Amino acid sequence: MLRIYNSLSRAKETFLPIDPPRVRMYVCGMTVYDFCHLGHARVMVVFDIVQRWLRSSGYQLTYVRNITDIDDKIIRRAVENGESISALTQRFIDCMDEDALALGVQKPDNEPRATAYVDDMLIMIGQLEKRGLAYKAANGDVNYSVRRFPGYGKLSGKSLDELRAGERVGVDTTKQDPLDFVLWKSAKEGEPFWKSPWGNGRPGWHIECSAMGTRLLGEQFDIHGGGQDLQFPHHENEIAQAEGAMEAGQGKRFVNYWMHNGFVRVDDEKMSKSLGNFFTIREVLKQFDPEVVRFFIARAQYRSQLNYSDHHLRDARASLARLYTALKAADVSTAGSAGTPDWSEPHAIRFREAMDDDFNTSEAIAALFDLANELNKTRAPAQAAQLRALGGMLGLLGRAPDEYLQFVPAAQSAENLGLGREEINALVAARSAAKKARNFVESDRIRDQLAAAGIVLEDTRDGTTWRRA
RNA sequence: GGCGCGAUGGCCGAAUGGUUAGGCAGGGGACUGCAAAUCCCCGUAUGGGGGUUCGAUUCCCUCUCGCGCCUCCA
Repeated sequence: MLRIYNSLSRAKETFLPIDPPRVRMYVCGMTVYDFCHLGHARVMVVFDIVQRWLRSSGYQLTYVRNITDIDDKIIRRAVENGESISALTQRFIDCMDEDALALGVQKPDNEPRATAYVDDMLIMIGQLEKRGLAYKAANGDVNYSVRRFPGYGKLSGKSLDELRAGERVGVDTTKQDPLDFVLWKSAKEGEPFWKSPWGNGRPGWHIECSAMGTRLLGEQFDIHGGGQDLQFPHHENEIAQAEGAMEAGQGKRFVNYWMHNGFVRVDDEKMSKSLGNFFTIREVLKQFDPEVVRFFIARAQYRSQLNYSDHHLRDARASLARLYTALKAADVSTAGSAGTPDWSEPHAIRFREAMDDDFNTSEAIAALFDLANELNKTRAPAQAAQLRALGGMLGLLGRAPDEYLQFVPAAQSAENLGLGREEINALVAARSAAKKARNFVESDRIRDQLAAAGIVLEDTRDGTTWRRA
């Protein structure tokens, strides 16, 4: 039985879908005006793991992750670049897809772009206006009147009076209440706009997700995810919009389970674009195997904070090498053919219990290491297959071991003293010959030469293999 | 200022009212020509102070420290 920590109740709850075995999940995706950073990588990987686990648990999942392709920053960036908005957003959507692919993130079932759902947003704004929850301000913007929505603050645990609006933000005097947020922004000179009953303009950010979510998944759905920073105000506003737009008196819940992943941090500070301390995914992938990045994310509980540093990624790389080393010793033939785990086997039982406990990937991975330890002793192909299959549940261990163990990051390829695979193999063969002739001075010389190039040799009964240090 | 989260060994990171996962790093042994890998064995941890309890790292209170949200943010 799957249990999920629900941000709404701040407790783990048994997961009961609205319409089993169907499950509908929406995750807030990216605003596409720049490259994705590691914070984005975490959202994508975390919910990719959630997605995989729901499906492998037998649920028929519909997974939606949106793309925000119209907003202030996009407009500004396009102007700066002298580039059209659509060219800019398409360019970064392509980059995002590349990054996601590298990290082993499967495509969601639907990736709606905000600009394609403006009609739905307008309908929802109209419903809100009809129910007295929206009003047009003096500056032409249409705002949401938070004081008129009784449940406002239930997700973030904030009360309107506690929010003390204006403390950190200049108060917008056209709003009835400083906490009111914009649903429809009236068009400014030179900005893209859509026609609406309230005049030309474009949607506010929050309405996008409510409109796309309800349009694609229904008025109510099971899971809504995103980064912790979206809990307030974004998700709070989504609830206010979606529930506020429902038929009066329904009292239905927009979303039953809210999931928020913790931040990625750098030097104990949140990694974010506004702080400027972010590392883009592609930057990191010049230094590290993408599977290392995925493993780094997966080995921590998704709600915890995750500190990024080269040291931690190197630690993750060494750790994952242990699993691949075990696979290599036992079996290389099952690469890429991760099958279904044998769920009756003890490690799989432990793995499943861990995953069912709010996606406890740390504990699930611990089961993988215990299995690897046994595999190192037995070398049994069935255990190797089981290790691969369980790793596959997390999107890990899908490659041939040598592909991982001999991986050279782009940033290091130039520093490898010009040693290509053929030269390495030739040196390994030369060393083996010297070793066989018991010329250990020569064989050790070659081994030292390779070590200087970052290559470690391993002698086995079947011959010598190599890996990257 | 308001609200919330957190503090576990050298590092990372789970869990738990009684024996504290797993990984990295480290020490010893086996194996090896020597190594590497692997196997076996082994240190060091629950921030401070109260309380509840037979027993607290776990529950409660408090203090200290750190972080997050209260503006755009994954």
